[in-house]
Amino acid sequence: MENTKIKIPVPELFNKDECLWFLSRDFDDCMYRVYKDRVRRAFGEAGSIMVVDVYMMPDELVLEWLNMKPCDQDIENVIRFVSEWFDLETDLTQFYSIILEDKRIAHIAKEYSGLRFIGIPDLFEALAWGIIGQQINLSFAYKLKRRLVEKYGTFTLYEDEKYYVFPAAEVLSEVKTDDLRALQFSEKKAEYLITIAKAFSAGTLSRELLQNLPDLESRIKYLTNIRGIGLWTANYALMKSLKEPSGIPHGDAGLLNALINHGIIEAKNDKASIEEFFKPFTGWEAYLVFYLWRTLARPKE
DNA sequence: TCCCAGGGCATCA
DNA sequence: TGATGCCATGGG
Repeated sequence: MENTKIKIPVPELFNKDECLWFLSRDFDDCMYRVYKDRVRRAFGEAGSIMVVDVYMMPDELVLEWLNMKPCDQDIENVIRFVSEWFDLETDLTQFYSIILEDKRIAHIAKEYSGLRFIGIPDLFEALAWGIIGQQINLSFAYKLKRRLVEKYGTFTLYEDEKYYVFPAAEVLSEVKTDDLRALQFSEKKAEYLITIAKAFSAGTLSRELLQNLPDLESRIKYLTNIRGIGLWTANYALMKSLKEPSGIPHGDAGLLNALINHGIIEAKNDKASIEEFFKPFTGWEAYLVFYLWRTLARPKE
């Protein structure tokens, strides 16, 4: 029996190599595996986990279901997920023209042309990842995430490899802080993570709930009222998951370093210069941050 | 050893 | 509102 394959068109400014490179950059992400021209990961939830290859072609993506034959709903769900994951709906033309107006960063429009904003479509995962990543170096953060996913996530086996889906909020809401301390989470980080798991599980926090709020400011306010979610985490999750275009993770260590590297600020507390720098990028702030993060990575080989 | 890392919170003025 | 100290642990 032939595997199911579905083609998805990509936008005009789409650079498959940049996107694949970002996925496989310096870190070991446990949610997918990257190969030369494709990325393989699990979709769905416990009980019906699909393993799908996403082939990155210059002018289209090809989805191939490896372990099962999907129904129409499965196909629709994966297409939507992939579209959000690689931000396939945004026209980047205006973004690049604004970048070119600022000589300090003009190079990023050319060097990374066609790099899409790589998202985290699942809001719970985005918030959990934000909390995990607070104030620790990224390689350690990825280790913590792997321990969490391998202990509490669900997997399916394909060709002797495990493909995990992120732990459900219902599962993590039952976990105790000592369980996470054993994975080397700090006491507070464990407490924050369990708190948001309980909020999702109880329905007091959800994607729909945030989307029904009128604007970015009210979404940030809603999120930062939750213990463990500050300004940085709220903005990070909103930009990575809800594709909030104007999200800026204020105070982000990497962002500040990128701004220093580009001569935009000299001191990390120079809020006025940062605000001035972002001014022309209304509606593109999140993309700009994402591209500035890109400048921090080691050069491509 | 020291400083930093994709922060957040409590405390204090 | 803003500054300061603390938490917690790996990496350079």
